[in-house]
Amino acid sequence: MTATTQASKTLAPIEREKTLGETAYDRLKSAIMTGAFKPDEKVTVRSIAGALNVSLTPARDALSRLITEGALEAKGPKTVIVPPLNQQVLREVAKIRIALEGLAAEAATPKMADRDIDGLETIQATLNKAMDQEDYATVLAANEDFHFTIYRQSDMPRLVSIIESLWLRIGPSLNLLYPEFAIHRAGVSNHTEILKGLRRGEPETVRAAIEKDIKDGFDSLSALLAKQPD
Amino acid sequence: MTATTQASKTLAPIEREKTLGETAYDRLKSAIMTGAFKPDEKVTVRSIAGALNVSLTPARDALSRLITEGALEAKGPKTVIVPPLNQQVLREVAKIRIALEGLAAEAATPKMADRDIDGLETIQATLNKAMDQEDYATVLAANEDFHFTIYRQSDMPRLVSIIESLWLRIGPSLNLLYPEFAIHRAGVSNHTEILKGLRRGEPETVRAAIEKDIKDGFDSLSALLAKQPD
DNA sequence: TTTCGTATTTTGTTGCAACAAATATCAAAC
DNA sequence: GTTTGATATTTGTTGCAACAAAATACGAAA
Repeated sequence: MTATTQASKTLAPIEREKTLGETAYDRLKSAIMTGAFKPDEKVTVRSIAGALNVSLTPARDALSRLITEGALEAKGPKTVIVPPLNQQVLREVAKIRIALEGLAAEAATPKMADRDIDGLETIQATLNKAMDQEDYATVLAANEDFHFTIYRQSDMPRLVSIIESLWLRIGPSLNLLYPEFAIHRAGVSNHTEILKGLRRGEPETVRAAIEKDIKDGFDSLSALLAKQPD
Repeated sequence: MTATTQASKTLAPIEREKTLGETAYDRLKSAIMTGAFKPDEKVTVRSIAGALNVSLTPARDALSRLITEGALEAKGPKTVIVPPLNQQVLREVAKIRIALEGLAAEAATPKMADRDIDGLETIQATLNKAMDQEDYATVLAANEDFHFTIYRQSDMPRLVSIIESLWLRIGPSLNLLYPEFAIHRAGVSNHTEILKGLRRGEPETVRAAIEKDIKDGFDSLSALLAKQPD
C-alpha cells in the first residue's frame, strides 16, 4: 500500500475557498431568506458592494444570479427590488410547492433512517420551544430546517434546489408577516403527522401531510395578505 | 377621451434594447438548447466573448446565469462544461417534469381557446412533416413549441420558466441522440391524445397524455443512453 | 397644493488590465 | 509506452474607470 492510498483514507479534500462572487451570493441569499430586506425594497449593486466590502463585480454577480433565480426582480431598467407577494404569486408558488415538495417527501421517506428521524424530532423540539418563547426568527429557521432535512434525503439535488428557489420567493414576506402568522401554530399538527408517517415508512402519509402543511401555510398567508394595506 | 388614452390602444410599449449581457444569455441559451455544444464540451468565458464579439463582462454574465440555472456545470474551478446526461440525472429530471408539466397542462386546459388548439394542430403538422423529411432539428423545435404553447396558457409564468430550465438540462443530449431517438416516433400518438383532451376540455386526459409523453421519451432516451459508449 | 419641466445625482453596463490559479504542453527518465 | 516534472499557456476573478441612462430632487408655474 502506497503513501497516497493511506493518505486518501485520512485526508479530506482541500476546502476550496469560494470566490468573492459566490460568497456574496450566499450572504445575500441568506439575508433575503431571513427577511433582512422588506418586500419592495430597492437593492442596488453599489449598496451591496458597500455592505459586503467588495467591488462592483462580485456584487453584480450575486445580484444577477438572484434575479435569474427569481429571488430578486428587475422592476425598471435600473431598479431591482425584493419582489412583493401578491395573491396570484402566492397561489402559483403554493401549487408548485405542493407538486415538488410532495414528490421530494415521498422519495425521501424510504431513505430516512431512524437516526435521521431522531434528528427531525430534535429540530421540531427547537421549533416548539422557540414558538413558546415567541422567538419567531428561530421558528422560521427551524421550520426550514425541518422541511429541507427531509427533502435532502430524496437524493434529488436538482429538485431540492428548485424548492429552495421557491422558498426564497416567499421568504421575505413570510418574515414580514410573522408573528401574526405564527399565532395560528398551523404547522405543529402537520409536522407531527409527517414524523408519524416517516416512522412508519409510509410515503403517501408523508406526502399528504406535507401537502396539508403547505396548504395551511398558504391559507394563513393568503388571509394575512388580504388584510395587508399593500 | 384624451390623446393618451387613445394612444394606449394603438401604441405598443417601446421595445427596450436588451443589455449585452442579456443578449449573450439568450443567444447562449438557445445555442445550448439546439445542441450547438456537445455534452462534456468545455465552455470558456473568452471563447463565448470572442464568438459573440463582446468583452469578458457580458460573456461572464451569461455563463454565470446559465450555471445558476443548471444549464452549464462548473466541473473544476476553471472548467465549465455542458453537463452530460446520465441515467440518474435523466430519471430525476423526468420525475420533476412529470410533476410540473402535468400541473401546467392541467391548468392550461380550461384556458385553451379553440383557435389556440388550431395553432397546436398546425405545429403538430409541421412536426409530422419534418419527421417524414428526417429534418430532426425542426422536429425538436416543433416539439418544444407544441409543449410550451400549452404550458404558457397555464398563466403560471414561474412554473413555465422552471420547466424551461429542465428542458435546457436535457436539450444537448437530446440533440445528440437524435436521429436514433426519432425512429421510435414515440411522441405522435401522445400528441394526438393531448389534442383530443384539449378539444374536449378534459384536464385529466391532457395531464395523463403529457405524463405518458414524458415517460415514453424517458424510456427511449434511457435505452439509448445505456448503449452509449460513455 | 399639484403638476410639470429641468438639473443633479445615482445607477447599471461595459471594457479592460493585472493577477493568481489552473490547465495544457512537452521533454526527459524510467 | 508510461509516468514524472518543469514550463508555458490559458483561464477565471476582481477592481476600476468611463459612459449613458435612469431616478430623484428641486423649483417654477398653474
